[in-house]
Amino acid sequence: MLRKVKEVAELTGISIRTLHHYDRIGLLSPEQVTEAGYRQYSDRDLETLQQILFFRELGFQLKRIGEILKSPEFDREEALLLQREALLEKRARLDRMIGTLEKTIQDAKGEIEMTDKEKFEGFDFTNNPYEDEARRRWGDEAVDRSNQALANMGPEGQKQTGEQMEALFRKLAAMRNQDPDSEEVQQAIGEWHAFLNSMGHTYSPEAFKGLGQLYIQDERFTRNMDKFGDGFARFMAEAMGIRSDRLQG
Amino acid sequence: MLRKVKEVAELTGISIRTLHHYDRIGLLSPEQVTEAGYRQYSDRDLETLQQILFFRELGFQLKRIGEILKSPEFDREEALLLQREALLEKRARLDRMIGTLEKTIQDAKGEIEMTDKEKFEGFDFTNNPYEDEARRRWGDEAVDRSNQALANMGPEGQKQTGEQMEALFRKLAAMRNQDPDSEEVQQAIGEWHAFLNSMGHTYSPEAFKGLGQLYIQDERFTRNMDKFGDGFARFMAEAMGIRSDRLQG
DNA sequence: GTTGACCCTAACGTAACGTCAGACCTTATA
DNA sequence: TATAAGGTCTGACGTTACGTTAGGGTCAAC
Repeated sequence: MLRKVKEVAELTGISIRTLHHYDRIGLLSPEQVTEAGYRQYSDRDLETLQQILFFRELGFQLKRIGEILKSPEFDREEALLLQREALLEKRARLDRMIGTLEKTIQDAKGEIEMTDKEKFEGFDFTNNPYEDEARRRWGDEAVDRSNQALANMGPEGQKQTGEQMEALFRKLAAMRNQDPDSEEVQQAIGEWHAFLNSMGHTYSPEAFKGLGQLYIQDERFTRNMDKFGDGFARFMAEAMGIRSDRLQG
Repeated sequence: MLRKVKEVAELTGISIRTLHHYDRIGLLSPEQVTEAGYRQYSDRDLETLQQILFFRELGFQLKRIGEILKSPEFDREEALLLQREALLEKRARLDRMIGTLEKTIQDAKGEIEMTDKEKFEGFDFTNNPYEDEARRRWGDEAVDRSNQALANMGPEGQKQTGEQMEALFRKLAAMRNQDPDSEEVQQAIGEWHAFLNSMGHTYSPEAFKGLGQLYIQDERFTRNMDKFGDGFARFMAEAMGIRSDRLQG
């Protein structure tokens, strides 16, 4: 089912301009566009939009939201759980503020005395606390750089890159029961290495091997990779290790 | 007790730049400034700042906050009570969002089904709901215009105007036991009328009388006026009515 | 009397849209 | 089938609430 801007705006309570804006900055581009250029939002788009709004409510910048959503480690279910935690924390903060307010009311009536510090409890919101957690989960500097490279190529390039990557993964996944040391596999892994390098990463052999290890050490990576096929993460880790060793002699 | 910017910033959790900003736009100017231009915030300033932060938390624009704080009908205790209501409502909204999130988590697992509308419950935040209430309390168009006039004259002018108004009120309050029909009182009321007109109001005799009625019909006005002396509001209403009648008759 | 922590203004930058303007698209109805 | 009403598009400039240097004065301590 496809929806036009107005419908989405009414459904979600955000403005049409906001949808335009999110499209422009590449945060949420509708899955389809008509001949005439009318945006058509799919159900998947709505899901993404919901994610965006949750993150926005938590005080994330749109740029950061985009990075998170596009991060290879991103996992929707995990995000939802983390967001729940964060929202609960936000509610706790709000409760502290309400407490402060109630104390202030009594203070104004002269019923109690408040210290200056107490008068501002709950306000301290120093550069959102959830960011730390989010960074731990979905973004270290390496990922940031990768996203930077993606961002630099604009929306069209991004889409292409994403497709390219997926195609490569599918190709590799199809080989996951072969010997990772075989020429065919090593050839494909070379392509993967080249692809990463082309994105501005410049992975040294060691780093390339390390990345492979990450695929099996970090279960979030593992889960995501294994969507391409059971044991794909492990297969990649092995193949990447072999390539690294070969390159280093 | 006077505090420098850094201290205030640390106490409240807002940045120094924000304090500078609030000073610049005339939202919160420190009660004192040293020779060298160092800002010195008093306890009263902190109280005001707390008010500002509460309103800000509720999504008010700084400009609007300034208008409210400077509105003649503004009453701190009442504001605190209203803010409590608003914060509770905000928490309720947050609860709805958390509910939505939890449902979404179950939906993602396939445990339940959600309608599209449900997926966005709690987000709808159409131009803050508290504004309505605040407008009912502290600002109709007339007040807005008055504040507009005030704003137009810049911070220095504002201060002067405020002082001028206070001086006039004190003068009138001192006469509140005299006959409102007396020449002395009518003379002073004339000054008050002229003062209002000079602020861009152009009060017709009827409007001037109406304003006087407002002083006794709206208890918030009454309370504020009576701070200048018991029965001051009523006295003003009578004197203003008499002036109006004289002008028309 | 100089160092380091703190303060100032001025001015430009940024994020996330709001708000037109001018033009094209779609659809219900006469 | 024409046409009016309502939706949508892309610029492009405006706005709010600060962040971020840059360049320079102030104050207390050693």
